Amino acid sequence: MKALVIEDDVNIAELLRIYLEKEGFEVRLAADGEKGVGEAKSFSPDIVLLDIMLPVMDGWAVCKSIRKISKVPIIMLTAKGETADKVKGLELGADDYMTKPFESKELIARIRAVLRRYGKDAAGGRVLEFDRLVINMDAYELIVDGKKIDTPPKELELLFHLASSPNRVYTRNQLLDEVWGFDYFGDSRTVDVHIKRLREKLENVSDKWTLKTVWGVGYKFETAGD
Amino acid sequence: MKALVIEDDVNIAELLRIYLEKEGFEVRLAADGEKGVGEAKSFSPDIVLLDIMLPVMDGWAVCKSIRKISKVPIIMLTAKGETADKVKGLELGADDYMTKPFESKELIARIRAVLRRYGKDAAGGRVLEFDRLVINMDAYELIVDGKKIDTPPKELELLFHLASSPNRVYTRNQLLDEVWGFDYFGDSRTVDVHIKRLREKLENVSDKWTLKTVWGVGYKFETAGD
DNA sequence: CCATGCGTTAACAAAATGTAAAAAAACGCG
DNA sequence: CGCGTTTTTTTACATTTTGTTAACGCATGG
Repeated sequence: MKALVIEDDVNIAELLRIYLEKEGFEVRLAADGEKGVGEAKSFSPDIVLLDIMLPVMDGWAVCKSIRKISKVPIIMLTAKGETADKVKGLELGADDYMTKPFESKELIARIRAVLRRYGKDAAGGRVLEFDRLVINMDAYELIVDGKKIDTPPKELELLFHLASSPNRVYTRNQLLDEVWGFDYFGDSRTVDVHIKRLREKLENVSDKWTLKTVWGVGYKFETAGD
Repeated sequence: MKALVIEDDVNIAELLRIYLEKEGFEVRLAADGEKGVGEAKSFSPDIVLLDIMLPVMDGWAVCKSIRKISKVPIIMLTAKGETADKVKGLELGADDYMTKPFESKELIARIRAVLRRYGKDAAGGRVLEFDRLVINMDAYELIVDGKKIDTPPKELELLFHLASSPNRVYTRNQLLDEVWGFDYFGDSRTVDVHIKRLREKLENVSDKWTLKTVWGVGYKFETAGD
């Protein structure tokens, strides 16, 4: 799965590269619009991330040019507050729209969503199923016995993260970094509270899995069969 | 599996060496940035731990230099409170971030996580198996005949440590240093109590191994067949 | 048979977690 | 923009679990 990033700010471009490579993408960077269009031809990416503010040829023009030669999904990147541009971008053939500064999770989620619309999803890990339980991060839904359970986003993200690697222990700080974000600065007891609320929602659902405390270490999503 | 530590404070560097060697890493230390970059080339480590505050060339510069020549995973080490720097570090190509003072558990967990992302996880080392017994430090589980035995962390860590080097004798003070931590000051009889409780849990499980007292010296995890 | 080291137990202290409720922040809506 | 609502975070306290110490008696070795 290949991703092309068209972005003149090196720091942001490299940050995107890190996020994407962690997700298993092969990444190529282009620092201006012309190069970007060129790479769109020769590299034939599966997805394009395109900054609006570019030197020489702006994002809109690049978007138009790429659309002439390819149906590759395009996600536009823009500075905060320019909401009006959204419509313009979508008219020109962009598939989604993201505001800087963005979070890795958000970005990845959108990329997955766009790719799915194109039927190209990368071996999706966005939906997990366990006995009587479904965690669907595409719809942000928690489902028990086919019945939706109203769950706030953070709780769901935490559960999803733990359930992504069953039986593996995560420390509170790990969870804060990986679910809340690297730059989050807060009390690690916050995790406890979310765990408690998840347990309330999930108690007595199944004996094949459970949210377990590993005393002195952290939490894990424990499965029986494994 | 090789680890490079770039850190000017000798105490911290040596502490890291102990932690890492305990986990089976081959460790090399570099006291400043230049040497660090040099070692990154010649030693070709599997992971780099990099302090931000370094004399001559600071951590950011070192990170950048290493990134030019290698894709080796880098974990940045920093003093507490400098949260903003997290983003900077990640932009420059670091893979994770740790705040001093750190705990051995946390550090090891993060290293494992980063290596896992790179698909290089040292599978060996975290899970030990002996006749009818499994010690799994990823899940913090002690398993006898496929059945989990509830075990407090310290006990499990002690057992794991002893079983990591079967038939090797450890003195109580060694165990206190290596399991409890070099900065622990307490009665060495504490070890006895933990050993006793482990023996309770493990008695009559197998005749192929045993927790043996070496009179006047300490303890060892003795195996028969080996 | 004495001095020392070890096993064992129980009680205590310390640390980590569970829980509930309040405060703060984010969100949706008119 | 201000309001009420929901979500998230913090705080404080109760509870549980674990770690440590101290005491006593047995085992070991000289």
